[in-house]
Amino acid sequence: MKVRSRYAPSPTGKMHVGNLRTALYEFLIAKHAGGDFILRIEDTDQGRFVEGATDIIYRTLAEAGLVHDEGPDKDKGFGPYVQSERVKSGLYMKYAKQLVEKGAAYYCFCSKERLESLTSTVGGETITHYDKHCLSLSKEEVEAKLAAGEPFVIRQNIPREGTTTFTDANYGDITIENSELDDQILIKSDGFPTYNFANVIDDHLMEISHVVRGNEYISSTPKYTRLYQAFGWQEPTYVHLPLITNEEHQKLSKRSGHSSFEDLIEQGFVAEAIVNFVALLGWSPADNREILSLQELIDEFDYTKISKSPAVFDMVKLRWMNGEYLKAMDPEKYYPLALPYVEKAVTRDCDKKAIADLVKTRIETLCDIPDMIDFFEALPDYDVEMYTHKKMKTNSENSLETLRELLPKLEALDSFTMENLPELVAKYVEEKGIKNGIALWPLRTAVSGKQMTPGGAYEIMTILGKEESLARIRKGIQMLESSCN
RNA sequence: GGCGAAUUGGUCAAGCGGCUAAGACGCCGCCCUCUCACGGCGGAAACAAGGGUUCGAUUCCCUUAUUCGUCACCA
Repeated sequence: MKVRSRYAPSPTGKMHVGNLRTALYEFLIAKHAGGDFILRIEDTDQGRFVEGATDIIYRTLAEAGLVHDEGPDKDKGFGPYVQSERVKSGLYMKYAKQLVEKGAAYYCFCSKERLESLTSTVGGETITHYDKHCLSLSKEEVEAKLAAGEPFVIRQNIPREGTTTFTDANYGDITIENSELDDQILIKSDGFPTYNFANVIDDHLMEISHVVRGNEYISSTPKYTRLYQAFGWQEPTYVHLPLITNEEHQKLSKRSGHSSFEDLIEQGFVAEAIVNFVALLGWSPADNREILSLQELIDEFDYTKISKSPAVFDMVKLRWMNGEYLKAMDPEKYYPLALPYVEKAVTRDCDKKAIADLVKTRIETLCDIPDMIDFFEALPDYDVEMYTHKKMKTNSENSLETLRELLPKLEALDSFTMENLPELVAKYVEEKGIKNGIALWPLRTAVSGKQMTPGGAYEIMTILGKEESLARIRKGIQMLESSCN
């Protein structure tokens, strides 16, 4: 049987990282087995539909590299792939009625008020357990109510006795008492199927072999099992995933700031790193590698090796991983990503690519760039004390001496390059018999006005150009002169 | 509250009856070095608790604790 997995999101907003991982695992299961990855839009809740949310799903999947083989935009004969469109054909209602025929489901005409009288409060939560009131309606009574146009729902008929067992590829067999299961609604009063029902029907009709979903569905899975059994259909392989939490071991919320793929991109992370990181939240390859491309993930992925316990989404480690991706990235790919951030801080005419290069091994996210390079734009106000560095063995006096002696030599250069600058300074250092740091520390300080900079004096001066560099050095000499007197 | 699941260093995570209990992030130290970073080397740091089973339990069973999930005309 061909492996067919599906990602079935509800278009309600940005793509949560938990959903991203679900989609990724679905994708990996399919691709690892040479199967198909299907995208299905589950928009059965008209009230929660968010305009544009479907576009976000398409865009996110594309950016993450999770290319679907079938979906609303690629019908391979199992369409439509949007549930609201499927509703129109009366398909869900047809299957619901089949269940009614079999006695596995029944019409319910209970009013909201009656339902509310059935609720009880336990541990601060209000819970409802339907009492099968309408199950006792005779066929004639049902027909009469239907004919009278009374609003109705169709509920699943679950016996009060016995147990139901399903098998999860990850958690093994899970058995639940039928009495714990509510007679859930299959068809809502607006004629739409509930998620739980539409899911079963569509997975079967689309011949889905593997269903990956969050842990929170485990308790309702026995209801699915009963549905499959009532229809006489074969159940797919279930793969339930442990929760992803924040540092406080709480569910990731929008407030965490990093709950969605989009948020992370905005925070300067690259798609590949996010995918890589998310893949490792709950799974690890046999050889324990940590940096894996999408193709390597496909090759290595084994859904039977998924962790059962929740994982904390560790931003610190994501930052590290993102840094690894940035460092290893091809220049052609890196520049378009980095340049906009360089230009946020530096508008003057200079080699922006050289600045991007400087910063490449020093950043963890693209957003780190601007703060690191602002001194290229304008020399910041700095303290003369900065020239004094005990490890470099520099102080105001010898710094002033260095700058004064180097200035005319630098002025004599036609232009500054990564060749002539080191050559000139090396010669000077040798003649004076001093250590590199004695000359380079004051130079770098004068030219940057900063304690720490990406790159050294040569790189900075080359980018700044002769004129600006000399102006900054003269400024430094001035500052040192007035402090020495 | 019922039901279900989980529990290896701060975090991710190997382990699947016998190991000095991997590795990674982070942290600390050293080296490299014109600063910062990169890179290299080293260090501190863990099997929730109690009972069994067994010659032997991190690994199997039970109990307890803790955490999480779930009990909708939401997915």
